Amino acid sequence: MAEQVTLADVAHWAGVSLATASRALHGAGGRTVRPDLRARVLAAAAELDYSPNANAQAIVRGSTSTVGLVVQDLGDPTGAAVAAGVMAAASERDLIVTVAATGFDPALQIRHVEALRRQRARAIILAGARFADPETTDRLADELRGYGVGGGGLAVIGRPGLPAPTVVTDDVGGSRRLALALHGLGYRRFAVLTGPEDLLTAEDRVSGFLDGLAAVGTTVPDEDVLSAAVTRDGGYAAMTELLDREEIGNGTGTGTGSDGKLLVFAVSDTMAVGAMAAARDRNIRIGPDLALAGFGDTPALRDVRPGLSTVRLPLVDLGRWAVDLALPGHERPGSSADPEAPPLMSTPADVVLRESTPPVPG
Amino acid sequence: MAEQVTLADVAHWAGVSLATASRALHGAGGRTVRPDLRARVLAAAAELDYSPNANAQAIVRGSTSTVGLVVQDLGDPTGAAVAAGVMAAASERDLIVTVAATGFDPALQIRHVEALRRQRARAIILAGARFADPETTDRLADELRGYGVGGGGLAVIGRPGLPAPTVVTDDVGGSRRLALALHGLGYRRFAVLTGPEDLLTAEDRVSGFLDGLAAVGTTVPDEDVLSAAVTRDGGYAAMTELLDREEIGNGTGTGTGSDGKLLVFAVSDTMAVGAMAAARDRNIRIGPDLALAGFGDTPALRDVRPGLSTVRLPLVDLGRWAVDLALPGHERPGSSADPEAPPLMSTPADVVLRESTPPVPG
DNA sequence: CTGTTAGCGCCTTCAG
DNA sequence: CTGAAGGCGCTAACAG
Repeated sequence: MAEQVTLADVAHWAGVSLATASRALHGAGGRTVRPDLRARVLAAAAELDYSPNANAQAIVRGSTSTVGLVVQDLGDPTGAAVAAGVMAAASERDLIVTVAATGFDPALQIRHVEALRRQRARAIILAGARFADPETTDRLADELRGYGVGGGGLAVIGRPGLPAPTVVTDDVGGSRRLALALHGLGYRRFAVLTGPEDLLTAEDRVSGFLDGLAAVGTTVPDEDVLSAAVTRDGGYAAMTELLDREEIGNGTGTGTGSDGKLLVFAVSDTMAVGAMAAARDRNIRIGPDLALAGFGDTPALRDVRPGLSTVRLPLVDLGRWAVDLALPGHERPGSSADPEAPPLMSTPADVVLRESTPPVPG
Repeated sequence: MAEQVTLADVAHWAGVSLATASRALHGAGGRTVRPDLRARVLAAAAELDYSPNANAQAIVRGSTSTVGLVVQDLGDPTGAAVAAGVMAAASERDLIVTVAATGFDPALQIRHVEALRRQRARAIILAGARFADPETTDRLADELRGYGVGGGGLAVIGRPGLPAPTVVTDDVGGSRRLALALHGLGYRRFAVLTGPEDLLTAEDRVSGFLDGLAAVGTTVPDEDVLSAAVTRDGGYAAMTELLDREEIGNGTGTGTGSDGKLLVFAVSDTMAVGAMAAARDRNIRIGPDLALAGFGDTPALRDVRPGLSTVRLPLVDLGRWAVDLALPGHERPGSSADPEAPPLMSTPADVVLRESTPPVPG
C-alpha cells in the first residue's frame, strides 16, 4: 500500500522545517518566508506530488470548507434545481457541496444532518420535506440546534418552524392564488393530487388551494383529494385512479362530467407530469378535455407540452439565498440573534397560467 | 462562541478514561466494555449532545466515508440521473456523496479532483466531460494518478483513456446504430447539433453518427453540423440557427426541402429538448414536419411528447457501476492491477425509436 | 476489562 | 525570518 506524502516529507525534502514548509505552502498573513526557501518548498511539494490533508487542516482550524445539502430526491428536477443554486453560491465562496438525498424518509434526514455535523460542515442547508410526526421533528430540531451551537451555518428551505434561518416558500398563499385564478378562468370542478398526508409542504399546498376555493364558494369532495408519492410515478398512479372513476370528456373538446370540465391540481410539477402521462395514455387531452395545474414551475419542466399552469417558485434562487442565509457576510453567526426566533426570508410564489388550463368557455 | 464538546468531555463527565469512552461509543470488535460503564458513557454523550469529529477520525483511520462525484451539471437531467445512481450505491455502503459540478470548465474539473483528494475521499467518480486539450488532460491524469497511489478508489464514466477504471459508454457505436436505424426508416437528409468541438463525448457521437451514415452512402454537409453548448438552451439556439436557413415543410405533413424530410440529431437528449422547443416556437411539428433524435434516453425526459428517439444509456446504472468499480469488494485496490491498463466495463447503448422519427412514407 | 501513552498530519504560538 | 514544541480530537497499541 502506497504511503501518503505528508508535509514532513516535503519539509525534509526541501531541507527546511515543518513550520516553514507550512507557511510557504499556504502562505497565510503575507509572505513571511524567504523567496528562495519558499521556492524550494514549492518545488519539493510538486516533486513529491504532495496533497495537503484537509482533515488535518480541519481539525486544527476547527472548520471545513464544505456545505452540506440535504434534499429529498436529486432525480427530481425540483431538487436538482435547488441543488444547482446551492452549488453555484457555494462555488462563489470556494466551498464544496455535499449532497444527500433522504428519499422522503424522515429518519434518513436526521441521519444526514448528524453526519454533516460530525464532518463539521461549514453549513447545512435543509431543503423541503418537513414531516408532521412530532417526534422526528423534535429530533431534527435538536440535531439542528446542536449543530448551530457548534458554530455551523444553517438554513432551511420551505416551511418555517425549525430552529434555523429559513427561506420561506409561500406554499399556502401560492396555492390559494392559484385556486382563485383558476376559478376566475371558469373552473368549478376540482380534484387534488397530493403527497403522503404527513408531508407538511404538500399539506400546505392542499389547504391553501382548498381555502382559495372556499373563498369563492367552491368545495372539493374528500374522495377527490388523492394522495400518492410526490414523484412522477406517484402522479401517474393517482391520476390513473382518479380517471378510473371520473367521467372525462374525450374528444368533444368541451369536457363533460357532472358539472363542467374537471381541473386537477397536483401539488408538485413532478407529479403533474406523471398525471399528464396518465391522461395521455388514456387519450385524454390535457387542456381541451381536462385541465391540470402543478406547483413549482420547475425549470426543467417548462418545455412540457401543453405548457403546465403552476405556481412559480424561484427554485435556483432558493438555493442561493439559503447559502446566503446560512453563511452571512463575515459575522459570527449565532452570537447575535435568538436561535429560537431565526430570521426568515420570504420569497415570491406567483401564479403562471399556461395551456394546460385554458379558460372555460361560456 | 460556543465550544465543541469533545470526547474528553464525555469521558470526564462519565468518569472514565478517554479510551473507554471511545470504545463504548463506537464499540468496535465486540463489546469489550462493561455494560454499566458503557451506559454511563452513552448517557454522558447524550447529555452533552456530543458529536464525534469525523475529521479527527479520518485522520487517524486514514480514510473517510465520503465518495466524491464530479459531474458536468446537476441541473441537467442526465447528470442528475447519474448522481442518483451513485448516491444509491453509496448509500448501500453507508457512504456520503459529495457532488461537484464543473460546468464544462476543464480547469474546474481538476480543481474538484484536487479538493476531493485533499479530503481523502474514499473514492472519486468522474462522470463525462472529457476534453480534447492535451494539457488539461495530462494534468487531470496526473491528479488522478496521485489520488490513486494514495489508495483512493477511482472510476470514470464515459470515454476510456484516463488512468482509471472506466465504465465505458459506447458513444460511437450507439450513434452509429442510430444512424443506420434512421436510414432504415427512410431518412436521407441529416443535420447534427453538437457541443463545443473539444468535448470528446460529443465528438464521438458525431463521428459515430457520420460513420454510420457513410456506411450507407449518405453524407452530411459540414455546415449542417452546428455546435453549441450541450444544454437545453444550446440546443434551442443551434436549432434556431439551423431553422433560419433550412427549408422545412410546415403543416404539409410530408416535409419538403431539397431532398425529403430533414432529420436532426442532437448529441444529447437535453439539447434535443431545446431543439424541440425551438421548432415548436416556429410552428414546425416534430414528427410530421421535421424529425429529431437525441442521445441518452434520460429518464426525466421520457415523458416529452412527441416521444424522442434516442440511444439508451443506462444512466442510473452507470452511476451504480462506477462506484462498484471504484470500490471493489474488500480487496485493496491498486495493488494488483496495472494502473495504466485499468479495467473497463462496457455498457449497452441501444437505439430506441419513438414518435419523433416516424418512418418516411414511400 | 480499563487506563495510559503514543501518535495521525497539520498549524501556530514561542523562542531563537 | 526560521525552527522547536505543543496541541487539535481521536484511535490503537500497550501495559496494568
